[in-house]
Amino acid sequence: MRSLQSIFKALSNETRIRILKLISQRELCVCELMQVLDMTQSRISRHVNLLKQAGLVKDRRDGKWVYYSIDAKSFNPYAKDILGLFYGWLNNDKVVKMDLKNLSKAKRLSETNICCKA
Amino acid sequence: MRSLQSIFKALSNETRIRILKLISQRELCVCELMQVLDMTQSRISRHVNLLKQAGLVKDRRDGKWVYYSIDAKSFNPYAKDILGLFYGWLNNDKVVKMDLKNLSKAKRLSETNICCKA
DNA sequence: TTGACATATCAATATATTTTGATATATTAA
DNA sequence: TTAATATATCAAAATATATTGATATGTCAA
Repeated sequence: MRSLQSIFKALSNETRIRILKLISQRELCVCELMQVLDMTQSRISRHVNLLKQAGLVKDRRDGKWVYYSIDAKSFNPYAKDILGLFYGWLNNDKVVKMDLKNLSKAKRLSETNICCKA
Repeated sequence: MRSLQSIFKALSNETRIRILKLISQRELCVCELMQVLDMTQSRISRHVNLLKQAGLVKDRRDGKWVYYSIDAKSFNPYAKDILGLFYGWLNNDKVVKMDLKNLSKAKRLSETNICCKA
């Protein structure tokens, strides 16, 4: 019950839905999400952490950066079920489309390691 | 986005998950849910209404009673996806099992129309 | 019509979640 | 070691959601 509820809680927030949609494109660091979503670092970090606790995403540290990606082998059995559907959802959503567009711009910055300025 | 979020919001609450699991057994009135869940009428009514607004359940009035059931032809396209998985979820959950057990007792009362005492 | 019953809604309070800004931790490079 | 960068965490304030008890609505039967 708790693990199912944690998935629903995690996805009951628009910011986290947007983050999960972005991460389902490719591995992303917090600073990339900051650029795309135009939100503060602490805000993104908190939301990404809730997705992680629900078992929807996992993280990997690479030097200064922490990369987040979809956790296909989640400890949470419900995560797999939901993620299976999630890929097919919101692909025509206005906000999501704009986010994906902005993600392609953010990409360049992270590649040159000029990621965050704050 | 909003319709997807409303599904997740609706199911981010344990009481509503329990209610949906009960309703997925058969059509139920608020007073039956009151007995099974041992919660006040206004509390049940509110939660059931949130499930309805999300498109997960529909209602039908029959005299004094309003019966709630799964909305298989929901206006909300995401409802179908989630409901499809939902039937397979929580079937071994301790709380859910107890609820289903209590539902079988509550059944008799509603059949004789001695439903609520409050 | 009145009274009883099932449900819905409302206003107030209680509780939970989100956001912000500040500070802490971890890593790297000078 | 120090400075810079990326991320995490914390406490306070803002916002949202849940619960309760009272009242309103709708239906039926006397």
